[in-house]
Amino acid sequence: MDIFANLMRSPENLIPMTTNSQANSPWRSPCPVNISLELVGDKWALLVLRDILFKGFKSFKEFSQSKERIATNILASRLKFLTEVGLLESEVSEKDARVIFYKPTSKGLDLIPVIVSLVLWVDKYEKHSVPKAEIEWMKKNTKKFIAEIRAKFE
Amino acid sequence: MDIFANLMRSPENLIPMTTNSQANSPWRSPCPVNISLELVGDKWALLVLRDILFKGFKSFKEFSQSKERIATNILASRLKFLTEVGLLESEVSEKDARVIFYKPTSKGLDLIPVIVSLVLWVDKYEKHSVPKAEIEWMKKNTKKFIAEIRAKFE
DNA sequence: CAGGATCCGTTTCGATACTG
DNA sequence: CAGTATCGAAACGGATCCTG
Repeated sequence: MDIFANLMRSPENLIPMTTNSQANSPWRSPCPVNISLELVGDKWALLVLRDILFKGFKSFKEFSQSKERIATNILASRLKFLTEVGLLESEVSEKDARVIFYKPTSKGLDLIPVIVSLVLWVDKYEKHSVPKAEIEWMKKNTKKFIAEIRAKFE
Repeated sequence: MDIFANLMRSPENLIPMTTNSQANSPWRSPCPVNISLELVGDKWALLVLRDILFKGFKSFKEFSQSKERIATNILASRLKFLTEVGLLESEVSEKDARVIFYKPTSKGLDLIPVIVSLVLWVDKYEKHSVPKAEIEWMKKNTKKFIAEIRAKFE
Protein backbone atom coordinates (compact mmCIF):
# COMPACT_ATOMS: atom_id res chain seq x y z
CA MET A 1 0.00 0.00 0.00
CA ASP A 2 2.85 2.37 -0.63
CA ILE A 3 0.91 4.21 -3.26
CA PHE A 4 -1.60 5.45 -0.75
CA ALA A 5 1.03 6.48 1.70
CA ASN A 6 2.66 8.51 -1.01
CA LEU A 7 -0.56 10.04 -2.15
CA MET A 8 -1.37 11.11 1.35
CA ARG A 9 2.00 12.63 1.86
CA SER A 10 2.03 14.62 -1.31
CA PRO A 11 -0.23 17.55 -2.13
CA GLU A 12 0.14 16.47 -5.73
CA ASN A 13 -2.77 14.12 -5.42
CA LEU A 14 -4.99 17.12 -5.63
CA ILE A 15 -4.02 17.76 -9.17
CA PRO A 16 -3.34 21.46 -9.24
CA MET A 17 -4.04 23.29 -12.42
CA THR A 18 -1.48 24.10 -15.02
CA THR A 19 -1.32 27.49 -16.59
CA ASN A 20 -4.35 28.12 -18.60
CA SER A 21 -3.61 29.55 -21.97
CA GLN A 22 -5.90 27.21 -23.84
CA ALA A 23 -8.29 29.02 -26.11
CA ASN A 24 -11.06 26.56 -25.54
CA SER A 25 -10.95 26.71 -21.80
CA PRO A 26 -13.96 28.20 -20.08
CA TRP A 27 -11.73 29.69 -17.40
CA ARG A 28 -10.30 33.13 -17.16
CA SER A 29 -7.83 32.34 -14.43
CA PRO A 30 -6.31 29.05 -13.24
CA CYS A 31 -8.87 26.34 -13.80
CA PRO A 32 -10.39 25.36 -10.46
CA VAL A 33 -10.88 21.77 -11.36
CA ASN A 34 -9.42 19.50 -8.78
CA ILE A 35 -10.04 15.81 -8.84
CA SER A 36 -9.09 13.61 -5.95
CA LEU A 37 -6.85 11.01 -7.49
CA GLU A 38 -6.63 9.07 -4.30
CA LEU A 39 -10.31 8.46 -4.52
CA VAL A 40 -11.27 8.08 -8.14
CA GLY A 41 -8.00 6.53 -9.14
CA ASP A 42 -8.72 3.35 -7.32
CA LYS A 43 -11.08 0.70 -8.49
CA TRP A 44 -12.00 -0.46 -5.03
CA ALA A 45 -12.25 2.68 -2.96
CA LEU A 46 -15.40 4.03 -4.57
CA LEU A 47 -16.73 0.52 -4.72
CA VAL A 48 -16.51 0.01 -1.00
CA LEU A 49 -18.14 3.39 -0.53
CA ARG A 50 -20.97 2.40 -2.79
CA ASP A 51 -21.46 -0.82 -0.84
CA ILE A 52 -21.68 1.17 2.36
CA LEU A 53 -23.79 4.07 1.16
CA PHE A 54 -26.17 2.34 -1.20
CA LYS A 55 -26.24 -1.24 -0.11
CA GLY A 56 -25.95 -0.77 3.61
CA PHE A 57 -22.97 -3.05 4.02
CA LYS A 58 -21.19 -2.63 7.29
CA SER A 59 -18.80 -5.44 8.09
CA PHE A 60 -15.66 -6.82 6.55
CA LYS A 61 -17.47 -10.02 5.81
CA GLU A 62 -20.25 -8.30 3.89
CA PHE A 63 -17.79 -6.42 1.72
CA SER A 64 -15.77 -9.52 1.04
CA GLN A 65 -18.86 -11.40 -0.03
CA SER A 66 -19.90 -8.71 -2.45
CA LYS A 67 -20.24 -9.88 -6.01
CA GLU A 68 -17.01 -8.31 -7.15
CA ARG A 69 -15.11 -10.67 -4.87
CA ILE A 70 -12.46 -8.33 -3.64
CA ALA A 71 -9.49 -10.13 -2.13
CA THR A 72 -9.27 -9.87 1.62
CA ASN A 73 -5.90 -8.20 1.62
CA ILE A 74 -7.08 -5.59 -0.85
CA LEU A 75 -10.27 -5.03 1.09
CA ALA A 76 -8.37 -4.59 4.33
CA SER A 77 -6.07 -2.05 2.73
CA ARG A 78 -8.99 -0.09 1.31
CA LEU A 79 -10.93 -0.02 4.55
CA LYS A 80 -7.82 1.19 6.28
CA PHE A 81 -7.24 3.82 3.64
CA LEU A 82 -10.81 5.07 3.62
CA THR A 83 -10.72 5.31 7.38
CA GLU A 84 -7.41 7.15 7.38
CA VAL A 85 -8.61 9.79 4.96
CA GLY A 86 -11.71 10.35 7.04
CA LEU A 87 -14.35 8.88 4.80
CA LEU A 88 -15.23 6.00 7.08
CA GLU A 89 -15.10 5.32 10.75
CA SER A 90 -15.22 2.01 12.53
CA GLU A 91 -16.67 0.72 15.73
CA VAL A 92 -16.71 -2.66 17.36
CA SER A 93 -20.05 -4.39 17.49
CA GLU A 94 -21.66 -4.48 20.88
CA LYS A 95 -23.08 -7.90 20.30
CA ASP A 96 -20.01 -9.58 18.92
CA ALA A 97 -16.59 -8.22 19.74
CA ARG A 98 -15.15 -9.90 16.68
CA VAL A 99 -17.25 -7.83 14.32
CA ILE A 100 -16.27 -4.33 13.25
CA PHE A 101 -18.85 -2.00 11.76
CA TYR A 102 -17.78 0.58 9.27
CA LYS A 103 -19.91 3.63 8.64
CA PRO A 104 -19.52 6.77 6.57
CA THR A 105 -18.43 10.03 8.12
CA SER A 106 -20.03 13.30 7.16
CA LYS A 107 -17.30 13.72 4.58
CA GLY A 108 -18.14 10.31 3.20
CA LEU A 109 -21.84 11.08 3.09
CA ASP A 110 -21.09 14.15 1.05
CA LEU A 111 -19.91 11.86 -1.70
CA ILE A 112 -23.42 10.60 -2.29
CA PRO A 113 -24.16 13.25 -4.92
CA VAL A 114 -21.03 12.27 -6.79
CA ILE A 115 -21.96 8.62 -6.86
CA VAL A 116 -25.54 9.44 -7.77
CA SER A 117 -24.51 11.52 -10.75
CA LEU A 118 -22.22 8.74 -11.83
CA VAL A 119 -24.97 6.18 -11.46
CA LEU A 120 -27.30 8.26 -13.59
CA TRP A 121 -24.67 8.56 -16.27
CA VAL A 122 -24.01 4.84 -16.22
CA ASP A 123 -27.69 4.12 -16.47
CA LYS A 124 -27.99 6.33 -19.51
CA TYR A 125 -25.15 4.81 -21.44
CA GLU A 126 -24.38 1.38 -20.15
CA LYS A 127 -26.36 -1.77 -19.66
CA HIS A 128 -29.06 -1.32 -17.09
CA SER A 129 -30.28 -4.56 -15.67
CA VAL A 130 -31.95 -2.79 -12.83
CA PRO A 131 -35.40 -1.42 -12.09
CA LYS A 132 -36.09 1.44 -14.45
CA ALA A 133 -38.71 2.92 -12.19
CA GLU A 134 -36.29 3.48 -9.37
CA ILE A 135 -33.72 5.08 -11.60
CA GLU A 136 -36.41 7.39 -12.93
CA TRP A 137 -37.46 8.35 -9.47
CA MET A 138 -33.87 8.89 -8.53
CA LYS A 139 -33.40 11.15 -11.53
CA LYS A 140 -36.48 13.24 -10.88
CA ASN A 141 -36.06 13.51 -7.13
CA THR A 142 -32.32 13.57 -6.85
CA LYS A 143 -32.14 15.88 -3.86
CA LYS A 144 -34.74 14.00 -1.94
CA PHE A 145 -33.12 10.72 -2.80
CA ILE A 146 -29.77 11.94 -1.53
CA ALA A 147 -31.35 13.23 1.63
CA GLU A 148 -33.07 9.94 2.27
CA ILE A 149 -29.92 7.95 2.01
CA ARG A 150 -28.09 10.43 4.18
CA ALA A 151 -30.77 10.22 6.81
CA LYS A 152 -30.17 6.53 7.22
CA PHE A 153 -26.75 7.17 8.63
CA GLU A 154 -27.39 10.21 10.76
CA MET B 1 -4.12 -2.71 -21.75
CA ASP B 2 -5.57 -6.15 -21.29
CA ILE B 3 -7.57 -5.00 -18.34
CA PHE B 4 -9.64 -2.67 -20.45
CA ALA B 5 -10.16 -5.24 -23.12
CA ASN B 6 -11.43 -7.61 -20.49
CA LEU B 7 -13.65 -5.01 -18.92
CA MET B 8 -15.19 -4.21 -22.23
CA ARG B 9 -15.79 -7.81 -23.01
CA SER B 10 -17.42 -8.62 -19.75
CA PRO B 11 -20.69 -7.25 -18.50
CA GLU B 12 -19.21 -7.64 -15.05
CA ASN B 13 -17.67 -4.21 -15.26
CA LEU B 14 -21.08 -2.79 -14.63
CA ILE B 15 -21.07 -4.07 -11.13
CA PRO B 16 -24.40 -5.81 -10.94
CA MET B 17 -26.12 -5.80 -7.63
CA THR B 18 -25.95 -8.59 -5.17
CA THR B 19 -29.05 -9.72 -3.39
CA ASN B 20 -30.28 -7.02 -1.18
CA SER B 21 -31.21 -8.33 2.19
CA GLN B 22 -29.36 -5.68 4.10
CA ALA B 23 -31.54 -3.98 6.65
CA ASN B 24 -29.91 -0.63 6.15
CA SER B 25 -30.27 -0.55 2.41
CA PRO B 26 -32.60 2.07 1.00
CA TRP B 27 -33.68 -0.31 -1.74
CA ARG B 28 -36.62 -2.61 -1.83
CA SER B 29 -35.46 -4.61 -4.78
CA PRO B 30 -32.04 -5.12 -6.35
CA CYS B 31 -30.07 -1.95 -5.77
CA PRO B 32 -29.81 0.00 -9.04
CA VAL B 33 -26.41 1.36 -8.29
CA ASN B 34 -24.06 0.72 -11.11
CA ILE B 35 -20.66 2.26 -11.24
CA SER B 36 -18.53 2.10 -14.31
CA LEU B 37 -15.34 0.53 -13.07
CA GLU B 38 -13.67 1.00 -16.38
CA LEU B 39 -14.00 4.71 -15.97
CA VAL B 40 -13.61 5.52 -12.31
CA GLY B 41 -11.21 2.71 -11.60
CA ASP B 42 -8.48 4.32 -13.56
CA LYS B 43 -6.41 7.20 -12.37
CA TRP B 44 -5.83 8.59 -15.81
CA ALA B 45 -9.09 8.15 -17.67
CA LEU B 46 -11.06 10.75 -15.75
CA LEU B 47 -7.99 12.93 -15.71
CA VAL B 48 -7.74 13.05 -19.48
CA LEU B 49 -11.42 13.81 -19.62
CA ARG B 50 -10.99 16.65 -17.22
CA ASP B 51 -8.18 18.06 -19.31
CA ILE B 52 -10.38 17.95 -22.35
CA LEU B 53 -13.61 19.18 -20.81
CA PHE B 54 -12.34 21.77 -18.38
CA LYS B 55 -9.00 22.82 -19.69
CA GLY B 56 -9.68 22.64 -23.37
CA PHE B 57 -6.77 20.36 -24.15
CA LYS B 58 -6.96 18.71 -27.52
CA SER B 59 -3.72 17.18 -28.66
CA PHE B 60 -1.48 14.42 -27.41
CA LYS B 61 1.18 16.97 -26.72
CA GLU B 62 -1.03 19.09 -24.51
CA PHE B 63 -2.08 16.11 -22.43
CA SER B 64 1.45 14.92 -22.04
CA GLN B 65 2.57 18.33 -20.83
CA SER B 66 -0.11 18.48 -18.21
CA LYS B 67 1.22 18.91 -14.71
CA GLU B 68 0.59 15.32 -13.71
CA ARG B 69 3.15 14.22 -16.28
CA ILE B 70 1.42 11.15 -17.57
CA ALA B 71 3.78 8.79 -19.33
CA THR B 72 3.37 8.72 -23.09
CA ASN B 73 2.57 5.04 -23.25
CA ILE B 74 -0.10 5.39 -20.59
CA LEU B 75 -1.52 8.44 -22.29
CA ALA B 76 -1.68 6.66 -25.61
CA SER B 77 -3.46 3.70 -24.07
CA ARG B 78 -5.98 5.94 -22.32
CA LEU B 79 -6.75 7.99 -25.41
CA LYS B 80 -7.27 4.77 -27.30
CA PHE B 81 -9.49 3.40 -24.59
CA LEU B 82 -11.58 6.54 -24.23
CA THR B 83 -12.05 6.61 -27.97
CA GLU B 84 -12.99 2.95 -28.12
CA VAL B 85 -15.66 3.30 -25.48
CA GLY B 86 -17.13 6.28 -27.28
CA LEU B 87 -16.20 9.07 -24.91
CA LEU B 88 -13.81 10.77 -27.27
CA GLU B 89 -13.41 11.05 -30.99
CA SER B 90 -10.38 12.09 -32.93
CA GLU B 91 -9.72 14.01 -36.09
CA VAL B 92 -6.58 14.96 -37.91
CA SER B 93 -5.74 18.63 -37.89
CA GLU B 94 -6.31 20.41 -41.16
CA LYS B 95 -3.29 22.57 -40.66
CA ASP B 96 -0.82 19.93 -39.65
CA ALA B 97 -1.39 16.34 -40.64
CA ARG B 98 0.77 15.16 -37.79
CA VAL B 99 -1.52 16.63 -35.18
CA ILE B 100 -4.56 14.75 -33.94
CA PHE B 101 -7.32 16.57 -32.12
CA TYR B 102 -9.39 14.75 -29.56
CA LYS B 103 -12.80 16.01 -28.60
CA PRO B 104 -15.58 14.71 -26.39
CA THR B 105 -18.58 12.93 -27.81
CA SER B 106 -22.06 13.59 -26.52
CA LYS B 107 -21.58 10.67 -24.16
CA GLY B 108 -18.39 12.26 -22.93
CA LEU B 109 -20.04 15.62 -22.46
CA ASP B 110 -22.65 13.99 -20.29
CA LEU B 111 -19.92 13.26 -17.80
CA ILE B 112 -19.53 16.93 -17.00
CA PRO B 113 -22.04 16.80 -14.14
CA VAL B 114 -20.15 13.90 -12.62
CA ILE B 115 -16.87 15.74 -12.71
CA VAL B 116 -18.48 18.93 -11.44
CA SER B 117 -19.97 17.20 -8.44
CA LEU B 118 -16.63 15.62 -7.74
CA VAL B 119 -14.88 18.96 -8.03
CA LEU B 120 -17.29 20.55 -5.59
CA TRP B 121 -16.69 17.76 -3.13
CA VAL B 122 -12.95 18.06 -3.47
CA ASP B 123 -13.16 21.79 -2.96
CA LYS B 124 -15.10 21.32 0.23
CA TYR B 125 -12.75 18.85 1.83
CA GLU B 126 -9.36 19.07 0.27
CA LYS B 127 -6.88 21.82 -0.31
CA HIS B 128 -8.22 24.48 -2.60
CA SER B 129 -5.52 26.56 -4.10
CA VAL B 130 -7.87 27.92 -6.69
CA PRO B 131 -10.13 30.95 -7.03
CA LYS B 132 -12.85 30.71 -4.43
CA ALA B 133 -15.13 33.00 -6.36
CA GLU B 134 -15.28 30.72 -9.34
CA ILE B 135 -16.00 27.69 -7.24
CA GLU B 136 -18.79 29.60 -5.54
CA TRP B 137 -20.27 30.62 -8.86
CA MET B 138 -19.97 27.07 -10.04
CA LYS B 139 -21.78 25.85 -6.96
CA LYS B 140 -24.60 28.31 -7.21
CA ASN B 141 -25.06 28.10 -10.96
CA THR B 142 -24.23 24.49 -11.55
CA LYS B 143 -26.65 23.92 -14.39
CA LYS B 144 -25.65 27.04 -16.21
CA PHE B 145 -22.02 26.23 -15.69
CA ILE B 146 -22.46 22.78 -17.15
CA ALA B 147 -24.37 24.17 -20.09
CA GLU B 148 -21.66 26.71 -20.80
CA ILE B 149 -18.93 24.14 -20.92
CA ARG B 150 -21.05 21.89 -23.06
CA ALA B 151 -21.75 24.70 -25.49
CA LYS B 152 -18.07 25.09 -26.18
CA PHE B 153 -17.97 21.70 -27.82
CA GLU B 154 -21.23 21.66 -29.70
C1' DC C 1 -15.86 -18.10 12.89
C1' DA C 2 -14.62 -12.72 11.96
C1' DG C 3 -10.95 -9.69 10.56
C1' DG C 4 -6.97 -9.32 8.51
C1' DA C 5 -1.75 -10.37 7.62
C1' DT C 6 1.68 -12.93 4.76
C1' DC C 7 3.39 -15.21 0.95
C1' DC C 8 4.04 -15.36 -3.87
C1' DG C 9 3.13 -15.88 -8.91
C1' DT C 10 0.96 -12.80 -12.34
C1' DT C 11 -0.46 -8.54 -14.20
C1' DT C 12 -0.07 -3.71 -14.85
C1' DC C 13 2.26 0.47 -14.37
C1' DG C 14 5.32 4.02 -15.68
C1' DA C 15 10.05 6.32 -16.92
C1' DT C 16 12.89 6.47 -20.60
C1' DA C 17 14.59 5.60 -25.10
C1' DC C 18 13.34 5.18 -29.50
C1' DT C 19 10.65 5.31 -34.19
C1' DG C 20 7.56 6.79 -38.31
C1' DC D 1 4.06 15.26 -33.01
C1' DA D 2 2.21 11.05 -31.84
C1' DG D 3 2.89 7.39 -30.52
C1' DT D 4 5.85 2.13 -29.56
C1' DA D 5 9.30 -0.90 -27.19
C1' DT D 6 11.61 -2.12 -23.29
C1' DC D 7 12.10 -3.37 -18.67
C1' DG D 8 12.36 -2.78 -13.68
C1' DA D 9 9.04 -1.49 -10.06
C1' DA D 10 4.69 -1.71 -8.14
C1' DA D 11 0.13 -3.47 -7.36
C1' DC D 12 -3.04 -7.17 -7.76
C1' DG D 13 -5.35 -11.25 -6.13
C1' DG D 14 -5.76 -16.05 -4.67
C1' DA D 15 -4.46 -19.15 -1.11
C1' DT D 16 -3.18 -19.68 3.17
C1' DC D 17 -2.12 -18.63 7.86
C1' DC D 18 -2.67 -16.11 12.16
C1' DT D 19 -5.11 -14.13 16.17
C1' DG D 20 -8.82 -13.23 19.29
